[in-house]
Amino acid sequence: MLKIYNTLAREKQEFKPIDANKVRMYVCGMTVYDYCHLGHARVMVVFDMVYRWLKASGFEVNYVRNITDIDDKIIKRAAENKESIHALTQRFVDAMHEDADALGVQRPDHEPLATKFVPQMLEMIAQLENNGLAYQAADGDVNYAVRKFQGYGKLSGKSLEDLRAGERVEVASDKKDPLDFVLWKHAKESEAEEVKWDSKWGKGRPGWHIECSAMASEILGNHFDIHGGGADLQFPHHENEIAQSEGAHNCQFVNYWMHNGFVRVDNEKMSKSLGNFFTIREVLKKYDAEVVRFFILRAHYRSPLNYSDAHLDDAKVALTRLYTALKSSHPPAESGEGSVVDWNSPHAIRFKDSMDDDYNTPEAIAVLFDLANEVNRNQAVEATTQLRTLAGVLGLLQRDPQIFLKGVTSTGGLDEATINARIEARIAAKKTKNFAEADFIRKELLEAGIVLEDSAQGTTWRRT
RNA sequence: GGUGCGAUAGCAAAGCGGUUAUGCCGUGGAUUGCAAAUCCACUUAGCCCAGUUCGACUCUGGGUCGCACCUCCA
Repeated sequence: MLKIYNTLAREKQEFKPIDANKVRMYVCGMTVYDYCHLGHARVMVVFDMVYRWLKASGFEVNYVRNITDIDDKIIKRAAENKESIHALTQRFVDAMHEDADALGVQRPDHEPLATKFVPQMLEMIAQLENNGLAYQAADGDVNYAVRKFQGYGKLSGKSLEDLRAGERVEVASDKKDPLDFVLWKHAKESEAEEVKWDSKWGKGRPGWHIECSAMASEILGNHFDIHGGGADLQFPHHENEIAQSEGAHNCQFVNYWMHNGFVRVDNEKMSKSLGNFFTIREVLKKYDAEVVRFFILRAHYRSPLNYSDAHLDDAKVALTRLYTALKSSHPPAESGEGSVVDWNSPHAIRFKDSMDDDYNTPEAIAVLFDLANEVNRNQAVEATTQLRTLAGVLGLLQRDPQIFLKGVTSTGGLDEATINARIEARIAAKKTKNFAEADFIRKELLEAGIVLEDSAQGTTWRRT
């Protein structure tokens, strides 16, 4: 039985889908005006893991991850670049897909773009207005009247009074209450036609929060199972989504809210505003994508994850141990996902129990290491197959071990032909018992980052 | 100031009221022409102070420290 830590309840709860065997899940995705950083990588990988585990558990999953392609930062960046909004967002949507693909993230079932759902957003705003929860202010913006919604703050655990107390100085606005947030921003003279839509409240564009409410209900319905995102979205974004969706539809919006922890650098949140972020593509120049995925999954999704080269190096060595076990097994495990898992075996039971306990991937990965030990000890085919299939559930260990071991190089290095030639030379030296020469070659290659391993099957090599 | 989360060995990171987490690093041994890989054995824990208990890293209370949200942010 799967248990999920539900932010709404502040505890782990048994997961019961609304429709038996079907799960509807929505995750807040990227605002596409720049390259994704490691924080984005974590959301993508974490919810990809959730998606895979739900499917492996027998659920039919409908997974939606939105793309925000209209927003202040996008408008600003497009103006700076002197390019159209569309050209800018398309470029970064493509870049995001490249990064996600590299990290082994499966495509969600739907990736709705905000700009394609403006009519649905307007309809929802009208509904809120009918329900007395929205009003148009003097400046033309349509705002949500937060105090009119019962239960505002139930997700983030904030009371209206607490929010009041911590209020920051607000820029000039015609909101009736400082806590109100904007649903529809009136168009400004200076803005391009591209960011203006017609509406009964005049030309304008949607506020940030309304897109998720509108797209989620359009694709998944007014009430669905899981909604996820980074911990920083808990407030105000998700709180506002609840206010919008429940205020418009008069029914529960989401049953389980999941929030992943931050990626940190030197114990501080990695973020655009702090400027301490690393883009995914930057990191992938140095580290294998699977190492990055493994690094993310080796921590629990709700814990903070500290990024550093030392930690990535550690993850690389650990993952190498798993691949080494696969390589050395005879017969080698066949590659490719899709093998059926025997969920009755002891290791698989442990793996499943861990995953069912709020997606405890560190524990599940520990099972993988125990299996690797099993493989190394008695070359049991079942253990090898299990190692590969269970890891496959996490999107790991699906490559040919040789390719992983030969490819995990830091920078450049010798080409294969050269390495093979040196190996041949060393074998020849060994045949004539010229061990000095053989050792010289080994040392020479080691200095070039190549480790030679002699075994009954011959000499193999890998990069350090 | 308000709210929430966390504190585990040299590093990273889990479970668990009593019995080996796991990976890296380190030590000893096996194996190897020498190595690497692997195997076996082992060393390093639970912020502080009280309390509950036969027994607490695990529960309760207090303290200290760290982080996050309250403003765009995954």
